[in-house]
Amino acid sequence: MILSLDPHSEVPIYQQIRDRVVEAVAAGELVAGSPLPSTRQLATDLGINFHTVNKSYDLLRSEGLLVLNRRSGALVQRDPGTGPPAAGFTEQWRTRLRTLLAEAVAQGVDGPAALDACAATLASFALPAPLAPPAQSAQPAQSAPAQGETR
Amino acid sequence: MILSLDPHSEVPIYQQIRDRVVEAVAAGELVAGSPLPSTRQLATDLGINFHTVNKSYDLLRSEGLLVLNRRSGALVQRDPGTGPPAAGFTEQWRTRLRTLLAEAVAQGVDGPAALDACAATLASFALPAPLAPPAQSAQPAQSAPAQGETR
Amino acid sequence: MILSLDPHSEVPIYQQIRDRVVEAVAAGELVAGSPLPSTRQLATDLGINFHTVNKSYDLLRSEGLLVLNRRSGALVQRDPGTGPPAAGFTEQWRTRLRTLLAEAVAQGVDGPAALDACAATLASFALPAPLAPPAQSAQPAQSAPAQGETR
Amino acid sequence: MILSLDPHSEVPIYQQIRDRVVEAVAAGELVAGSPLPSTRQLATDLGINFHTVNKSYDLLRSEGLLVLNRRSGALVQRDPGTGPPAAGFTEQWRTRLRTLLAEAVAQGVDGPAALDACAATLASFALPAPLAPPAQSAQPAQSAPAQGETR
DNA sequence: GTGGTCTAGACCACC
DNA sequence: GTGGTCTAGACCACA
Repeated sequence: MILSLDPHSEVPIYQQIRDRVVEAVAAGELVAGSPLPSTRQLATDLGINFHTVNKSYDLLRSEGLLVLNRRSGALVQRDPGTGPPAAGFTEQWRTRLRTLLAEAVAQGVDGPAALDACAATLASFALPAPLAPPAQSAQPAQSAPAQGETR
Repeated sequence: MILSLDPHSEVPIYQQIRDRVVEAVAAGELVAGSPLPSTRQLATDLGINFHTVNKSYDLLRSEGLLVLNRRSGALVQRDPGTGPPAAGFTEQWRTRLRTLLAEAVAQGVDGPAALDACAATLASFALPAPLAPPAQSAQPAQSAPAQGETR
Repeated sequence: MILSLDPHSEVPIYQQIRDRVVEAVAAGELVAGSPLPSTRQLATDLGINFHTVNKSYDLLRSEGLLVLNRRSGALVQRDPGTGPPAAGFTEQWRTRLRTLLAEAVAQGVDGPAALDACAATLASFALPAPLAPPAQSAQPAQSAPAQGETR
Repeated sequence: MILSLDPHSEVPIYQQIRDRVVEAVAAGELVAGSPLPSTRQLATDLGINFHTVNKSYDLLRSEGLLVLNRRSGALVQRDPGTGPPAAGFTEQWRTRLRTLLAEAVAQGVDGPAALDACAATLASFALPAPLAPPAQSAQPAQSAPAQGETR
């Protein structure tokens, strides 16, 4: 679990951590049962306050992606494509998607180009194969990770 | 220009206003030259302080979507699909897109469904649809220069 | 970071602050990573309202010169001569330059004298000069992509 | 005297008029004694309020570029390169020049390129020849006038 | 402690 | 009438 933060980003650190975990789950790099580092461990690794990591994990738990307990630490709970999205999630997600796409269109990205970007990103999630089969992944990870979140 | 806000939302009011305007521009409901209500007018209509509207308009101006002056009030400056996405815009937009799509995938939306959502949203922008006849135009895609802003 | 304002000037206070910062960046007194005083700190130092400083910093951020966040405060983002002048910047800058030079010529400054003034000012930016030794560097000339054009 | 305004510019109309006149004087298109249209005439030509033109002329008069009287209307008073700049002009002009150049440098324009721009602009003022001698002017008038002023 | 948001009221510049 | 500037005070989110 490599996790790089941008300390100068406008995106809160706890949000950046959360975003990276979500992306790792979507990409299949983290699957149900995968352990995450302890809050204190990750905090020292990243050179940040452990309360911040705590907040990230708590957020992920509230989104149903993590289970936390004293014994086993933090474990990923969901796999990509598993189960139905929680009630109400889809609507608010679509709203945010609409805003994000509108932004691109308004700035001059044309429709097909925007759709291509969506397809490419989704494709990068589709065939992850963490470390089980040989994995014939065509174009796995986008480069340039930074300051995510749609706000 | 109907514009509804959620006063309880996490997202700041000025941001919500900005988002609605961006969507309206993307959807072609607002085109270059379209006037927006005056800051004070919109503020009273929405029951908020005029400084908040001011901030929205200022943000939109910095994104190159609005021109403001004391004579003609606030006017939309860009058309959807017009001009090049300003340098640097595309990268940070893709990062945000990746995070947003990851969120859906992680929550159990499968790839094709997510892509459908993107396509549907983009299609809803493709139609000009101010209130003229249906018009089957596939995609606008002007050429034209511009003068964006990376923010 | 000494910063003197003229409260009786026509130019808004927030604009004066912004101008001083821009000049300091151009002169190399502020480089990427340099911290600026906190908004409230600078406000009390200058005897003005913190919202006014806020607006200055916000403007500088929108110009890509500053990054702001709750952790590290305000940090300079660009170095002089670094990166490309954003699309559209050069044209509107040239227009303003033309007006300013015309003003001098119309007031009786002759061409060579005006050009000398430009050269002298630019030379004063060329020296890094934070407060290290004199350093006889003639001109820095970073990478800087094209954009020449005499029109 | 063609004089095009941008009604959507952020620059006040009276300022735009003033800027165009200053540039015409610098370029030698207007010389001492040249008449300007009457305020009412110019106002109707431009489709604006005559008070606005009045303000422009008044500003130009206060800058010593125009003389106004009831009989002869508005007459240009100065030639480019004529006489010394009024006391105090040079200092405040240099301040504005410094700010303008700093802006370019901070945005990534390198020193030589900026100086070239200055030289080119000044050269365009140098050889005007309004309509007296045959005029061998190589490149008299810039095109694209718009939204001037250094603020 | 930092920056960010929202409210509020005053005054100014422009047209 | 419009937008713009400045002041002021309150509260929140982040670290």
